Amino acid sequence: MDMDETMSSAELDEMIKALSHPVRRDILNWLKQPEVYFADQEHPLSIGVCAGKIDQKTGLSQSTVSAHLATLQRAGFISSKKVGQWSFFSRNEDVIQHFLARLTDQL
Amino acid sequence: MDMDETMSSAELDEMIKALSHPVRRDILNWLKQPEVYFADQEHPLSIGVCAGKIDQKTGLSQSTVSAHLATLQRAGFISSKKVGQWSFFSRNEDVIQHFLARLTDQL
DNA sequence: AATATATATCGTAAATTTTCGATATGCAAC
DNA sequence: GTTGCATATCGAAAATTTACGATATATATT
Repeated sequence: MDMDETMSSAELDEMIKALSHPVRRDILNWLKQPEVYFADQEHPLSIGVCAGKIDQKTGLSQSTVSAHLATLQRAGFISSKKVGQWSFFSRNEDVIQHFLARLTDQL
Repeated sequence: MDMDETMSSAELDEMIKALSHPVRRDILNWLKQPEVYFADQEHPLSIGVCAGKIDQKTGLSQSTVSAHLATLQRAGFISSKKVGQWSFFSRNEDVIQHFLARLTDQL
């Protein structure tokens, strides 16, 4: 009954590639403590962090950051919730933990 | 007195990039159990695994594999010992463990 | 010395990734 | 419905990575 929650090697590959860009690791880190890095957000941080705020922090263009966020999301590290015209991003802690466990024993 | 054995963020970046290619992860894995994957090696496996044996296993060209091995070595994951005309590669288990620990709390 | 073998390095072509500006889409306010 | 704002997607240029064959280097054998 699919109790086994192991990721395929293709998924692992996608995840490692997602981590292989410093800006994407930065984003993941910022999302770890939104109250530290995004204290100025009007909307409650509990929903997640607004894409625009992340754009600002990176200094990269809106479209580039949008692509980075999509990469992180495809890898499963983050999710987005759409509220009105905004997208709010937050970490999937379980996926991250699972990834680390998998990497630890596959490496 | 430099008790702190923490890697810089540039080093971490180099290490993650080194892992971001499936062939390099394969190599690291093969080197984990040389007796399983390189049972046919004439020289004692305790010295490490001969570059040529790794070439064969990947199916890639000699020069390409040499470059992959250099990448893994620059990242610190493996070391090489030169004996005669051969280069023998082996894992740096301590570095790998240290990397995993660092990644686990930085991610 | 000449030859053979193992590996590293060089130059380069192909593939992939990163980035941007422009545009499209979707929602909100007027 | 038009205007404004937030985000996603598109198309293309630039940068980086991967791969190869050719060559260099170094050791071993004859």
